[in-house]
Amino acid sequence: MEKRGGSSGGSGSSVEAEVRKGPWTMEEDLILINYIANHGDGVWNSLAKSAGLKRTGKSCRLRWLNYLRPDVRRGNITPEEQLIIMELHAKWGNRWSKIAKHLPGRTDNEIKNFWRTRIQKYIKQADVTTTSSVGSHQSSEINDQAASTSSHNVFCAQDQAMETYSPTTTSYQHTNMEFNYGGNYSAAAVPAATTDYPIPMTVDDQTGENYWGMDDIWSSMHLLNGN
DNA sequence: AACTTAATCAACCGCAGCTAT
DNA sequence: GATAGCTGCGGTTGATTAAGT
Repeated sequence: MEKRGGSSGGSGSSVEAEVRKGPWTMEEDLILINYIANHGDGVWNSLAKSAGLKRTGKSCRLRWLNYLRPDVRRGNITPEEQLIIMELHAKWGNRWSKIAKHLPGRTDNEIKNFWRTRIQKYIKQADVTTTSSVGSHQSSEINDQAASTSSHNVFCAQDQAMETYSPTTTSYQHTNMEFNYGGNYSAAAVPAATTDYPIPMTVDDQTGENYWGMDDIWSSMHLLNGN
């Protein structure tokens, strides 16, 4: 028995080696990117071992798919994408990966987060206003399925309000295709990364802050490979 | 300036399904 | 058919940052 979860999951594919958890460091990212560039992805458990990462295969897969893949687009979900998300969610419910397949470059995790943090919140607010006027609806708790079935009505009825929460007007911490290590990595991880990896940084025009973009990461990887 | 609350996102966990043995 | 391993999915949580008081 015990074929589920445990063996493959975060909790221990092996006993002998300690498994790292928590935020990925830049070093780990580079190792993973480098390894996949040379060997391809898949067979994540053995990949994690072969690459020398103290991570579960599951964790490596997640990191790659949600963050490191070169074609991942992050932040700034467009109104068109919002519309697609809402339509597909109304059709399929919480089938995030299925929905993500229709949004090139978007991950199921990002869509899920987007739904839960923006749309659900919005529906919740809309629900409060409608129920307060209608009266007897006591559920302030938003259930996903209810959200999906009501979303069409809610959004069709309140397009204007949608505009106000649209990510195009909502500031994102992360801009497209770049990840700001100062912002995304634990404080402990950053100094080591900055000293250990002399990777050219991109300078933000507006803030003047330095950050590593995806391009920087990839170019540094090529350097490491001697390309 | 200090503190609190809200918002956002990355990552973990558990479960289910598939495939190989 | 039973078992074991792996992958993928969806839900949830913790950390960090931003906004408000």
